[in-house]
Amino acid sequence: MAERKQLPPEGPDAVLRALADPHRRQILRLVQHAELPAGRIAASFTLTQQAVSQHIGVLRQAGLLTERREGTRRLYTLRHESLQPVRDLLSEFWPDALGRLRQAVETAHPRPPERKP
Amino acid sequence: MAERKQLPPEGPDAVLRALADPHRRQILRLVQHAELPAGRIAASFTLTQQAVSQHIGVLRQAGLLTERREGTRRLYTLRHESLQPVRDLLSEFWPDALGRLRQAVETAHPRPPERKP
DNA sequence: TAGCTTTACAAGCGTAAGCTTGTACAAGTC
DNA sequence: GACTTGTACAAGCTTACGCTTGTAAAGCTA
Repeated sequence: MAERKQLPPEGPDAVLRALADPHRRQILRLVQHAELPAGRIAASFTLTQQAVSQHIGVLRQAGLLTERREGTRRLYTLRHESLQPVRDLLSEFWPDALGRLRQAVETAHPRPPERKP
Repeated sequence: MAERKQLPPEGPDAVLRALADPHRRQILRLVQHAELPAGRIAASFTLTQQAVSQHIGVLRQAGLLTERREGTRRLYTLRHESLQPVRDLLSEFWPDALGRLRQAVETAHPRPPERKP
């Protein structure tokens, strides 16, 4: 059997951990609408290029970024869907935050069979 | 001047970091509806009482728990509002997750002045 | 080919996180 | 008072994190 020393966290852990750093949130802000190369991302920090590359790695491993290679450059952009664990967490622990809205919607549209079986 | 060596993280960082641990999320599940004493929380883990106490400390410092003392016991419960940073983050990076619902609501109720000034 | 650009990989350092054991302290019970 | 219960504080250990410097690899360009 393979000895797994310490494989990276998965699921909600990875996403939440990745988001718990201000530098990384700033990176997400940069790429949430535009697709940017690593270099341009790094240029907007006072950190070294390598440090930013590591942050990008964390975000990528958490599934928060998509990578597209173009020549020597790597272009990154936010994968919104990967925030699903955050949404789930919110709806679990603060149902009002989403639920009140949902309820209002369902009240307004009295046929809500919009749920998967 | 006071020397601040490394004061604990504040705002979104503290909340997200606190939530990024499965043990702590489990604690929140336990106290999200019921107010429980530290001992009963600790009893549902295989960790030591002290370890759980430390997790509670992290959650408390992040503002996620309220503490009420009753005799020698300390009763904890979830402070839902403290999840606001998570909600903010979600609405910043995944506006659809909340916004689509909001939009539907506003379409259905064409005058929604339900916002604080 | 050589040289340049863009980016990641690697090693090392200091600090923080998460855990354990040991202890202290406050509040009830006898 | 002495004992028990409920809980936090403290020290110490191991591992992870965030950063730096150094280097290598992949792709352009001349």
